[in-house]
Amino acid sequence: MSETHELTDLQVAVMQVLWESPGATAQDVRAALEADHRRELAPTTVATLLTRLEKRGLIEHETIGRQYAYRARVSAEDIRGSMVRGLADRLFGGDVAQLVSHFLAEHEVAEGDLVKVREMIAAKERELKKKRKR
Amino acid sequence: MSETHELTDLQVAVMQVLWESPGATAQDVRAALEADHRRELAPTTVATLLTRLEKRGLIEHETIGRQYAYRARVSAEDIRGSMVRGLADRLFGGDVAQLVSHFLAEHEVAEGDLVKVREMIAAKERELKKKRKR
DNA sequence: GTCGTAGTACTACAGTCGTAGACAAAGTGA
DNA sequence: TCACTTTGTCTACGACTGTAGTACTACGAC
Repeated sequence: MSETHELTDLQVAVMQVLWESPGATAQDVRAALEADHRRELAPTTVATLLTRLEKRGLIEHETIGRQYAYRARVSAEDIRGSMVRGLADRLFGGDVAQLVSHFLAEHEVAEGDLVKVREMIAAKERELKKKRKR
Repeated sequence: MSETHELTDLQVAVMQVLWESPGATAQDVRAALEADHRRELAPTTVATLLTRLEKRGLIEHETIGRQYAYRARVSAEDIRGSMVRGLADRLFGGDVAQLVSHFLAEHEVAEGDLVKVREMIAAKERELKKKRKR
C-alpha cells in the first residue's frame, strides 16, 4: 500500500486544510491558505490545485449544489510517512534515526521538546520490551 | 547564511558524490551514480545536471586539462539542515517532537535505533544544561 | 422568464527537472 | 598534419508546478 507520494509545499498546505476540515470547498481552501500561510491565490488557482490533486487520486470531491466538497483520500499519516521516509532515503540512506539525530543537532531545540521526545522513546521501549516477552 | 536549498532526489545524489569525492569529473559522477543508484544516465545528462547545479551556486568547477573537476560549495550539513528543516516545517509546523513521534509511531523501530536516538537526546540535554550554566 | 453572479472547466504560460541529441573544441595517435 | 575520440555547450522536449485569465453553466433575485 501507499506508493510514495511526493508533494510540494503548496500541495501539502492544501492537503492540510482538507485533513483539518474535510468537505471544504475551493473557497474554504482558499480562505484557509490565506489565513495560515498569508498566501493569496486567485480562486481559479486553488481550483486548479484541487483538480490536479484529484487527478492524482489524493483527494476526491462530492458535488453539493453547484459546489464541490473536497476531502482527502489519503491520510496525513500516509503522506507524512512517505515524505519522511523519502527524505531519509535521499539524505541518509534510509536511516531515520540519523535524520532525527541530525535534526536535534542542527536546531536549537527547546528543553521541553527534549523531555517530550525522551518520554516518547521510553514509552516505545517499554512497548518493544513487552512485545518481546510475549 | 544558508538560504533554503531544496534539491531533488537526483540532485542530492550528485551532491553526495561530490561530498565524497571532491574534484570528481562529470565522468566520475556518472560512474558513481551508476554504481550507487543503478542509474544509467547519458554523459550529457550528467553534464547538464552539473551545469545547472553550478548555476545555482551549489557547486563549482576548476578546469583540469580539458576536463572539469567539480566540488561542492555547500556542505552536506547545510543541505541536510535546510531540507530537514523544510520538511519539518511543511509537515509538522516545525515541531521537532512531532517529527520524532511520527517517526516512532510509523516505523518498526529497531531497538538499536531507539538507543541511538536516546543517547543523542541525552547529549543534547547535557549540552543545553552546560550552555545555561554559562 | 431573464439576468447577474458564483463556481467549475479549459487553456495558457513561464520556470524547473530529467533526459538526451547535435554540435564544437581540443587533445591523441599515426 | 589529420582523422578520431573525448568532453563540454546549446538546444530541445515532455512532464509537472505555480499562477491565473477566459469561457461556460446553473442558481437565485426580480
